[in-house]
Amino acid sequence: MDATDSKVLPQPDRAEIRVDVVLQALGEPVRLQIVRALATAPEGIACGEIELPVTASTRAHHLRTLREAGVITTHTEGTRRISALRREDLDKLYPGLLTGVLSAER
Amino acid sequence: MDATDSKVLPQPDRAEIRVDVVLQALGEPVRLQIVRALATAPEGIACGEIELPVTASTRAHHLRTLREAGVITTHTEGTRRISALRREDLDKLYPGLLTGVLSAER
DNA sequence: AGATTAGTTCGACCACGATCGTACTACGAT
DNA sequence: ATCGTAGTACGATCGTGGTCGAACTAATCT
Repeated sequence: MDATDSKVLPQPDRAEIRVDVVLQALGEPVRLQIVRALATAPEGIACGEIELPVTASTRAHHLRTLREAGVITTHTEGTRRISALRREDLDKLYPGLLTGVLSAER
Repeated sequence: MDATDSKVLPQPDRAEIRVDVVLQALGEPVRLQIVRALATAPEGIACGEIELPVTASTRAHHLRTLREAGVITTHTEGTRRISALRREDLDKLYPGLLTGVLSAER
């Protein structure tokens, strides 16, 4: 295969992102844990690398939810799927939100 | 009755507020609408004054959820219950979060 | 006291979503 | 080609929560 073979999974573009959907996506402990993990890796990491207290299928469900909400972006890289926070989009739409959430200790 | 007769309904104090609970509370359209309304009235307003597409009992349910999450504070004033955003607490805990949410157009 | 008004509480209903196991797809390596 | 690995899709289960109506509480007013 071509070395540039990398597809971005379907996601809403910035104008389609809705704040209540984003908040609902973030308001789930497992998903918040994922977001926190992604925040430490600006370039994104493979889904499986994040240790989570759920099975692989549940993890896939949460990643899909985050992606469809516009919180993360995911692209393929071989068999791996690399996810990353859509920091720029979120900061433009809701300046301060992500910072506030990530600064939380509890 | 005494003019100073005013009770604050039970609510978590700042240290007890949890970010996932706050996010989940905000991630519901009706509650977000309430929060937006309260944001325009720093001194608080009576629950019934906010026009909402739900019945009184559902409104009471949402106000309780917001209060127990630590998003709003409510005190009695005669038969009325005045609610207000806990702006200071939220800004201290999650600086930027409220600003980001309220700046959202959609 | 009785009536009115503001709001809550309770119980029921129903939809949504978090979870899991299993089956499946896609890519890479042997 | 076959096997292993990364991850998704589907179907089922089950708990949570948004909704309502009806009954209730508490304060105000006449």
